[in-house]
Amino acid sequence: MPANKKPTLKDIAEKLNITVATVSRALRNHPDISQKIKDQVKLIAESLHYRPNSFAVNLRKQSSGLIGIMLPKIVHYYSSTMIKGMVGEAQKHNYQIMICESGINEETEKENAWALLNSGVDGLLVSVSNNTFNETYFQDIQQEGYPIVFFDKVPISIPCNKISTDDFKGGYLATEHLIQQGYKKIAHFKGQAGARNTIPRLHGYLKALQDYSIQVNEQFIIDSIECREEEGYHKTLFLMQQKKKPDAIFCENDEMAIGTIAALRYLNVNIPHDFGVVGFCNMPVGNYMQPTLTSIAQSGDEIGAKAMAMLIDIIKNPGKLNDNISLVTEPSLIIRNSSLRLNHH
Amino acid sequence: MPANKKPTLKDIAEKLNITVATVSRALRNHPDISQKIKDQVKLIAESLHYRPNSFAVNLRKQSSGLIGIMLPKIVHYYSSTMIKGMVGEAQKHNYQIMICESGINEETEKENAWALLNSGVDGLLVSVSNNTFNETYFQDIQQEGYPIVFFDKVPISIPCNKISTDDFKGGYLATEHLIQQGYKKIAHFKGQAGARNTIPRLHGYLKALQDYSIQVNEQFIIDSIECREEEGYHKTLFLMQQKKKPDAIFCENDEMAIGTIAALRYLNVNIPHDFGVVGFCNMPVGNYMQPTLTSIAQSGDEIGAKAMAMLIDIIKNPGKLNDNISLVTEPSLIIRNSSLRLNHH
DNA sequence: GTGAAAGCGCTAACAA
DNA sequence: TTGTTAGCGCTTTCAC
Repeated sequence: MPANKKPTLKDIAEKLNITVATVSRALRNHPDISQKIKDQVKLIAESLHYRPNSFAVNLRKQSSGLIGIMLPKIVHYYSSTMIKGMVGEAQKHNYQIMICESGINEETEKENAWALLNSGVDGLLVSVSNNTFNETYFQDIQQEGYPIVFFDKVPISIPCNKISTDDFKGGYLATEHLIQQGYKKIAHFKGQAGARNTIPRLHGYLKALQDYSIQVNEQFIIDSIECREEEGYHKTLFLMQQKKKPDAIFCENDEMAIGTIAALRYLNVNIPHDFGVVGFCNMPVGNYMQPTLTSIAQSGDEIGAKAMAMLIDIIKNPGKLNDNISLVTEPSLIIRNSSLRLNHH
Repeated sequence: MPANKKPTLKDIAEKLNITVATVSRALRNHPDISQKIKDQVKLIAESLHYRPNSFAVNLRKQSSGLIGIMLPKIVHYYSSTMIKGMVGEAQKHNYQIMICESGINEETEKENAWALLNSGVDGLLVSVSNNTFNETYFQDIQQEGYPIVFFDKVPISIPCNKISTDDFKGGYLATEHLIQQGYKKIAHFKGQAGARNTIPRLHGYLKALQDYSIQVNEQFIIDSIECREEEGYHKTLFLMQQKKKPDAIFCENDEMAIGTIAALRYLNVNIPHDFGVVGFCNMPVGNYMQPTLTSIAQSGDEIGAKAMAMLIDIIKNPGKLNDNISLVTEPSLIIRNSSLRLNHH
């Protein structure tokens, strides 16, 4: 601050000719202190606009009341809902939140994680970046004793505390629904190559096909890069130019599904009569599209809140540091018009 | 941390029989220190996994390298883009970010602002909540010498450093476009009552009508509460039940526009032939709707980055604290099919 | 009930 | 080139 230095305990103490220790105790309502002193101290503190210096408090307590959150993408509906859940839970326990994007590659993710830690957070909430293949640096963090909980995109190769959606089940539900609606040639737009939930969703898809004795067609399993509307659009056009066309697509997310629907509209394909589409994420806009979009709903709010609760629990009970608790939440199928061909068949 | 306490400068110093001061200097490559000591110190530091204790560093420096961000809504496309811009700019300058939602009312916003400040942020980036009517508490923050920059939804009654979109122009562009496309009875779904950009957008709308000599119809200016798809849907149904129906709507945001389009579809109204719709925000999904959505684009990324740059500049040059710089960015009209009736007329 | 003193871990002015 | 010392602002034992 420029001219006007911030008031400290010392300033208050000098005004009252008492010591900083007394002031400190008075402000925190220590039972030893007389009501008279308390009143005086609080009055002066108020008039000076005294606020405890958090740097000093943190240094004494060796904790900051700060939680670091690192995730691959902030600009994303589902991320936002998880963050919202975290914020809500954190506020209940008087924690503040620091958010950070993982960045473009494994190296930046690592740097950002440490930047957060070095900023003095009491713990870390991490959704693993799609670009991270080597998960061992998370173990370094764990071994240095930092509380860390993974959410949504959780590590696959190391033991850890984590919470995620049952992506396998999500993939299964989506695919099974399409099968039950009578679609026979169901394609799948996979998630990004490195994303932790890509494979489980794919496996759910494959398992459903298997359970219903539908032959897997490798041509119908499509890799995705960006997983945005545009890619859904173009990959759908591509698929529909092939000799063997699908009659349904289970998309890794709603954005791709929206692009898919736009492409099918361009091709004058009748949805859902001749083609079914299911997304993943259940974005609000799905309700207002033409047709409305069937999707798998994950409760981001719930995952966020539970991840935060787990982390705070660990921070307050360091004994639980290596419990490696694993929570899984259930996705649910939200059926709308993009896949519901009712009594057609 | 449980058993294993974190290593400190002292630990390194003892291993080498030197003082902590030397260790401190060696680690920061102070020119006075011999290369030999530097090498030894760094080796030990490395092997001990030494990391500077940020609490102590902050206390010494009276700064944290943290920026606090407070805004009304995290789960929101436009918010996300602004945050992304901020994160990018902050990383350039080695600042970390703390994010916080304003909360449900003026009181919680105030509390959250102070919580951020009390967590030791070096400065604050604030988008004013829709529920905040009394802006004087921001002045308290300013008067205590905290650097603060407002973005997007900026205070209207107090001098401050700020950056926002030219919402008046946005409203004007949207309305003028509808007029030029031949729509005559243009309604407006206003933004939330307390939102700082509601009035400018409304005024832009009114000015455009005036410039083109179109009579204002008060029945066509609709208050909004939530400003989500659902509200756009229902308010459109309501409007279309009236005797005097509009033939176009300029919506405060894309979500409402999406709801509006869904309602018009339900009513079998031909867009854009018989009805024009313009949104605000230019969400990606607008490109993939049926019809595609005309919207006003604001560069959230740019606003976020510039706000952050301004704040960091002020933090580094406290003399600029009360410069009350005001930056305005230009919105642009993105014409798509929801309002483009070409050579119809 | 209040004061004195130590210390959290680090940096920097001053000495040597 | 390195050591000594003081101090950032706060909390907490231990005296009195």
